[in-house]
Amino acid sequence: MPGASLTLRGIGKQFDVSMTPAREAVRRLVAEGALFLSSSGRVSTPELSNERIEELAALRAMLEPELASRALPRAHFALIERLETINQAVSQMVARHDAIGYIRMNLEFHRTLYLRAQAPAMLMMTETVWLQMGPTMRALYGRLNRKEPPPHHRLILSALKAGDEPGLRLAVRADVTQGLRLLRG
Amino acid sequence: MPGASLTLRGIGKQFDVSMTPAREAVRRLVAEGALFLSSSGRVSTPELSNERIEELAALRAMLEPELASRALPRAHFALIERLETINQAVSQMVARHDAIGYIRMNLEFHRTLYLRAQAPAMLMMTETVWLQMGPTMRALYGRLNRKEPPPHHRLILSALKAGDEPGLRLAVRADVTQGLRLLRG
DNA sequence: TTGCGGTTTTTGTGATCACAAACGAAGCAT
DNA sequence: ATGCTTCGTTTGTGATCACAAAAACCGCAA
Repeated sequence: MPGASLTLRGIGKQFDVSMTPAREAVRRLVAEGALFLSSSGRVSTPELSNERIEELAALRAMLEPELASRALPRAHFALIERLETINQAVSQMVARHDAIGYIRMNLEFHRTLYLRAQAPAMLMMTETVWLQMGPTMRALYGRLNRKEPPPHHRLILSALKAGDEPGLRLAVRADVTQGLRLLRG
Repeated sequence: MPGASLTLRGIGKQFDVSMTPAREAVRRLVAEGALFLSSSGRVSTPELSNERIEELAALRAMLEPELASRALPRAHFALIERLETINQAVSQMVARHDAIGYIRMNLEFHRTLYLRAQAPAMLMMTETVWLQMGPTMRALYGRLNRKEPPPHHRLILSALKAGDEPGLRLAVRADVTQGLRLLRG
């Protein structure tokens, strides 16, 4: 949960290692912005302000349409088929109210598409943004129980099939910003 | 230099600490993409391929105009004056062929502007991109000896003074992509 | 009940060590 | 000369420890 605090010894015990590897993992996640490091060295999951959430949404809205656009020329039928399979899994997660599974599958959908962009640095930055929103997304998607799968995924898929680059950019941007609109407290 | 290898014990000795803090610092820089971690755990500065350089340039071209645009409404005279001072320092570095000082001052110019954007996550991603290009920039700017200060800084300053948002975006994008065009080997 | 000292426990930090894997150099064979 | 093997050295990893700072706890007083 956002704001939950972590201890090196606790993590170490949880994974049956000493403090040293736990420390490394934690500090890496801090460097990526996925965990918050207090001035006294204590570590906790971040509680994002509304401004921060909107900033991260703006980053996604810049990065992800570009990744999708770069993936478009390389998106052959096998990829689109795989995306449709993942999208069905997303719908299943919505149906069974599995918030964590929903987030996982939703990001899997996006990552599978973006991998085709052959832009590793861009993809890594995008995943860093996702990581920063992780605890917040989990808390809020768990709270509200949706009935419908994300509507823009179908738009993304049809734009991919049609080779419609502006439409794809729009669909991705809409998917990203619509999902994040729910997080505004 | 790009490709130079680093050892934990070496860094520790250099800064009069043990391996432990050296390891943490190195792993953080690896997480940020500033250092390269081989599969065997060895660490070195990265050697960027041309594709990677263009990708990082594309990231700068997306992020930095947005940051400048967000800073524009808050850019008062004191800030512009400070930017002009920094820009003079940039020119001095060019004049005395100080590649490191030039890179430092050039980024200082950009960071000073972007700080006004009140967008810490965006600024951090941008600085991460800078960090990834660090060794490569240093190697290449040291090699070629320029005579002229960066021409687009003046354009940025006049767009700031005029409150010209599209012009500012264009000037920033041009400054970023022009600087990076020199790095294409 | 609430606020405040003082004590105890928890927690991160940095150092050191043993160990295994990877590297590099030297020697040998072709 | 070149490629391969071998052996000594370097290097990262994870564990453990001492220490200091911070947090949590407890009891007491207003």
